[in-house]
Amino acid sequence: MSAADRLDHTMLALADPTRRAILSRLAKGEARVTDLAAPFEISLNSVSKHIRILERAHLVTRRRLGREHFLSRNARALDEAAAWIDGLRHHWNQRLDRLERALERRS
Amino acid sequence: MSAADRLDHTMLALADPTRRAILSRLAKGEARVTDLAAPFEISLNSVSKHIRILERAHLVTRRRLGREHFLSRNARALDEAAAWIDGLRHHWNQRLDRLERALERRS
DNA sequence: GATATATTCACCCTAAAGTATGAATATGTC
DNA sequence: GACATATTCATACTTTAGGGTGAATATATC
Repeated sequence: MSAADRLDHTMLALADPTRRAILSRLAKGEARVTDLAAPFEISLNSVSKHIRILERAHLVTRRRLGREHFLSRNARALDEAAAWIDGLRHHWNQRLDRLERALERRS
Repeated sequence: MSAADRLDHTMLALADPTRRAILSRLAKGEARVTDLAAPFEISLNSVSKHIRILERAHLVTRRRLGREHFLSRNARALDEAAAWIDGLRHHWNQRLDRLERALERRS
């Protein structure tokens, strides 16, 4: 899978408030599907689907212990997304810097 | 519109390679819809819709001059997205730091 | 074995994304 | 006015997201 495909999945995974809340919750450490679902009014099934989207983006990883599935955070994909956005921000700013320097030379 | 809604729109807008390419292109400065569409094989109409999604996310702004529409980048939304991701990354890392310190105290 | 718990699988539905085509609108040029 | 250019509007189609319900699977407990 290409870097572009990975970014597609990561950004899409981040484009939902339930999934962002799940990621925040995982800062506290591993949690079961039921634990992650508790704060929300949606069905366990829906949460399970959100988790699958987070897994596809490699934002979380799963560890099975008996009948319980423990989810934990995975920093790699988040780092990639942050790197892409920061790269674009710097790209945009560099252009602005060049414009400013050009304007200074004319004045 | 809430901050969560804005993040939804921004992240979704960033979850497509065509739109990310358009944003990169805009680092070079303003461009018309036709200019932005040139590198892609999809129809002008499709590009127009992608631009609308970027506008909804406030990632680009539009300036009309006669029959031409000039699009330019808008840093604010990108800054918000970067801030959210960095906030989560630090949140995750702080937790890891605390775990490490706790392990050190036990050893 | 019987029952309860944790999670997913298999569908179904609705809304939206993503693409396309052709018409409409607005503006520029001759 | 006639014609070309730039962009959007209207519509249609396919795919996917996001939610639901109920059945199935796997595991734990009695």
